[in-house]
Amino acid sequence: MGHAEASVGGERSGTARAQSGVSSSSLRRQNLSSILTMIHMSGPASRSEIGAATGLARSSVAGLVGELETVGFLRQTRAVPDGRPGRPSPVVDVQPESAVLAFEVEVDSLAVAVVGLGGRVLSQRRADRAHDGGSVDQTFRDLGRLANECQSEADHARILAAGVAIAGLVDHRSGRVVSAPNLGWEGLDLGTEVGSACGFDGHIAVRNEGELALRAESVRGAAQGCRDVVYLSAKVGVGGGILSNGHFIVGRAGLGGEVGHLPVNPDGVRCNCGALGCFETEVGERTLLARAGLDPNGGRGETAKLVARASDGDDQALEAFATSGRWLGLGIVALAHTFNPEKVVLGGLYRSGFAYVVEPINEVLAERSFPTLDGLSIVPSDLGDAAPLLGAAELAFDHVLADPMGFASSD
Amino acid sequence: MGHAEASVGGERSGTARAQSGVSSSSLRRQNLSSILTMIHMSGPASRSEIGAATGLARSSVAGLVGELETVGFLRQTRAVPDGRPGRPSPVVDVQPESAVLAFEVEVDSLAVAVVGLGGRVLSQRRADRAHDGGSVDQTFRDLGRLANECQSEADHARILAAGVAIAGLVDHRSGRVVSAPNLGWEGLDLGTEVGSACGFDGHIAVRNEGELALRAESVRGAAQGCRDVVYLSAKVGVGGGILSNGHFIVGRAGLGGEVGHLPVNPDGVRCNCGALGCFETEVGERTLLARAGLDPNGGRGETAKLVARASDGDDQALEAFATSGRWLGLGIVALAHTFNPEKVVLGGLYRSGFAYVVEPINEVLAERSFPTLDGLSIVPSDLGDAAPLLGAAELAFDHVLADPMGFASSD
DNA sequence: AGAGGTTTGTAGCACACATGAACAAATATT
DNA sequence: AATATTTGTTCATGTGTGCTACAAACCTCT
Repeated sequence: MGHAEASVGGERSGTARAQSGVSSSSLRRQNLSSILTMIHMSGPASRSEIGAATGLARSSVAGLVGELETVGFLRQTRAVPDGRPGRPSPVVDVQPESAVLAFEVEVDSLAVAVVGLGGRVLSQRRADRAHDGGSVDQTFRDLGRLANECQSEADHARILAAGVAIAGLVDHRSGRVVSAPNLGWEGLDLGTEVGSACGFDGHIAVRNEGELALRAESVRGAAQGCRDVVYLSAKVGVGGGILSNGHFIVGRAGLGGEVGHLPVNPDGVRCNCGALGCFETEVGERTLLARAGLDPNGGRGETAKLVARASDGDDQALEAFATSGRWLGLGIVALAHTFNPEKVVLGGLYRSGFAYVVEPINEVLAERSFPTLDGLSIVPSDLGDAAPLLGAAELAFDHVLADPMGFASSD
Repeated sequence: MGHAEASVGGERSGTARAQSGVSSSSLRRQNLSSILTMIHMSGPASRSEIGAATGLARSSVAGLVGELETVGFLRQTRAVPDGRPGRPSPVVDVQPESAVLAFEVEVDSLAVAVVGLGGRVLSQRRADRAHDGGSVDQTFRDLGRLANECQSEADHARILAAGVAIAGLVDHRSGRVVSAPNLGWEGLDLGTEVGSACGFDGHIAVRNEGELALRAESVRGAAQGCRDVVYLSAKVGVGGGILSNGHFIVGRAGLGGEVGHLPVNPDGVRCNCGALGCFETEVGERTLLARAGLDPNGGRGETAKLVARASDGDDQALEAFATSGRWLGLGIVALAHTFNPEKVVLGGLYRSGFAYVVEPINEVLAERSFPTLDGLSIVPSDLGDAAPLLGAAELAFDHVLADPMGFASSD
């Protein structure tokens, strides 16, 4: 529950004070937010359940739900007897027509989706992206086209906000891409560009795909209900996201959770970041393929082959996974000591190869008996490749959920 | 500046729902908390400044400040003309008689202080602790005695809450010491023990000294006003604390920020945690002394000698610091990639030797040009050895500041 | 020295919101 | 069919903040 971060904390910076004083209106905003967030995250609930969960009085819940229904976020279905005594309570559910636009910019693909409240995907499109990337303009034209197709398919949806996942570093205070080496982008105002590409003029939030994949996993995936989670995903690069006590680690310039360049092996290979033995060089796709005797730059085809070989019991493939698993374990140890998480979720390459890395990882953990590692479980990603896109949707929803009436329709 | 964390988030766990609904009374609690927190953190302010900072109306501020004055937290001094036009606003300041008890349990010393609102130290006592530790009972007898002396000296103080800093791992949900190897403690219910030792039956919070030192630095020290800070302190062990977006990293069981056992050197020395090349073994006191050709177990005397030699330009001492500095830099890189902090504050050994490690650290950072490292500044601790004790006081104040009326006096 | 402008404190009223009690409605149980 | 239980609805109530006058205290300009 509850990582609808207070928008105040994240947005303001510098001189402007916190404006920490609250008045009656923010009280109602908070209660509307609580109820809508609860239904969005946990699914339909009866009005009495809402009351129990929030601690609000019956009459208050009625008023709040009624308002959220009027503006198109919730709907109430007729009460159905459930076998228990007492008058049945109407069931409250989302109106999935209230939706957001989600974008994903990967190295080799682009994706757009319209996602309704409650997390239902109303429409979705994915397109390949040329490996050389093509021009930046071409990318935005493609995104705009995909967005139009998605909106046509989900033509009854009302778009409230938008979120963008990108394989690169984002200063999310400004929405600017600080650096996306694998895309060849730098200093791009991605939010604005995406907005004009698809003709959406509402709020567009931009984040790193690692954080967004974790967002998705923590709302509807492998880390559901967890407040302390580390997410690691290896493709060409190694990305990640961190949820600590229900808050996403963002950092001063929004560059937190960049675990790809953790130094794990001072004697390792030189990374293009200038250092030796980065996490990325030890456990990334290229190194893994090279260890298995496959083409390091082979991309999806080669990784599929690698997984197939491991599944067939090929020793070299299994050993390659095991070696990566041990380095992965070392990185996990570092992260576990700093965050003391409940779970580590593995995505990308190590989701497909989860069976072949989980034991080496657990061996590394077992070698070190330290309280921060107690009860730590390593699990594979639940949502897989869909995670960043779904996370972008959840990011967009965060703004809506934090202040529903700010996005209310007039009808 | 707002790391009076909402007590709700930290305390509840498991099945009990968030009770996210809020009512008028919590509204007032929040506003009282905002004002008191502001004065406690930032010092005296005029009533109109309070209004500007919180966004509350003049009449609301008057009522809130009046209530906080009645119950003994604030006081208003007569308005003084300041040269600007308009009626002068009364200056609001804390009543330092409202105070907390702060405890510190170090390997070689014990300390107690009475600290008033606003951070004024009203009384303070420190005593050596036998290196073998003596019996646990003896430690608590000593703490009780020091506490009594402190309370006698500050006899007009009204103790509201207490905080304990300990050189060990604490599950702060329960207040239990999970493991304090350097003290030889395990599974001790420290909060309860300290309470009965000094006859205080209010709320006693217990945390690791690293987090608490950072708390102090972030409120009144080298990291004042920063929302993203990493604190590293090396003594015998290496401890630390992390503040990310204004929230202290605590982890699932409260064991977050345990940076001492970050793996930095797979070819390093074996650590008593079972691993090779922990941060602690590479940059801790013993290794540093050994590198300088001094007695690794010499304690304070030897470290003082080391600093003196470095100050005299002794090559071996300087080289020892430089080597540690490079490993320190590597650890800082790891932490900076994950947190993207604004500052890294160095305490303990590397505060005294700051001048001799800062350059090697910055060289390591410079070798890696990565956006997460941009603008990162390495600074020495401001509060030094006093930090953990002052941080324990701030921890205790957190509870008071979050709900002032819950600690109100009747007079 | 006095008038006018500016900022702030104070008091009273208005407004927004959540609450709780009382009653009605819908279901299960006996 | 009667009773118990749970919930929706309505309305009066209480709490808390905001706003508008008006008074007080200060500065500046003439």
